[in-house]
Amino acid sequence: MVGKRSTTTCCAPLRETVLNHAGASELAMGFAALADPARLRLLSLIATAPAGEACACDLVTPIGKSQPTVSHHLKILTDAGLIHREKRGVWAWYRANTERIEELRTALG
Amino acid sequence: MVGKRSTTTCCAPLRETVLNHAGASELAMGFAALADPARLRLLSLIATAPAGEACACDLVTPIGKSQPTVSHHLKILTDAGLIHREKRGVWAWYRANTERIEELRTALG
DNA sequence: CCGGTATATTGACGTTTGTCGATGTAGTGA
DNA sequence: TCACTACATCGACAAACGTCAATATACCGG
Repeated sequence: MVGKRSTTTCCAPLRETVLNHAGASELAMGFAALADPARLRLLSLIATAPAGEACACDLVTPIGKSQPTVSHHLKILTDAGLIHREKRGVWAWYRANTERIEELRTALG
Repeated sequence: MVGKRSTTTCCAPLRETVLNHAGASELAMGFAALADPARLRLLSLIATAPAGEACACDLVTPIGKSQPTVSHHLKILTDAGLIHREKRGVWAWYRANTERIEELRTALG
């Protein structure tokens, strides 16, 4: 259930109003991106990195999976709007998208 | 990646410390339970229900899926610790587990 | 005990996911 | 231009997932 996310600002806290189908799908995509240990650790590594950004080259080893697999997970996190990629030379630098994370956090409020 | 959850109190905010493997798995199970539109709507329906509890009999129609499917999703939410089931007579009453939801919310902080 | 109702479980199915090896693409330095 | 490195994409495969019809279980009112 992972896909590209829409541009809608999403969503009111779960406990305040009943989620409609559109909002539920939008949120589910976000949580699906978080529903894997490797991706959670990637997000954590990126969010805690010095200067708030991490090079993909430093992410493969700590995750303990193959380079294509890590690249795949980074793409899923990117498509879900949770991180942002910037290519600088040969390297890919990632930084956490705080607003999107906060969005999901708010939905659980 | 949905499974029964452990009893560990989980987890420090993603941005403060790098998640270890155990914490990541524990969190991933929680988010996996939220990674489906039907389950998000179920959780929302339950959390916003009067007196904080909802009868399973009132949940099938609004979800628009078959009764076994809804029962299946309720079981996943229950196993993930997000809701609590109480059987009263023929009916099953569900209420949101606020602490567990807060736990996941905290991890995104 | 019997028929009806509310839920859970089972079994089957097509689809999605996570993973890797192999390959493609694109910068870098000699 | 050529090798080397960093990263993305492709193709394949097993495992997990969402779904439903059919069936089982358990309670309730006669």
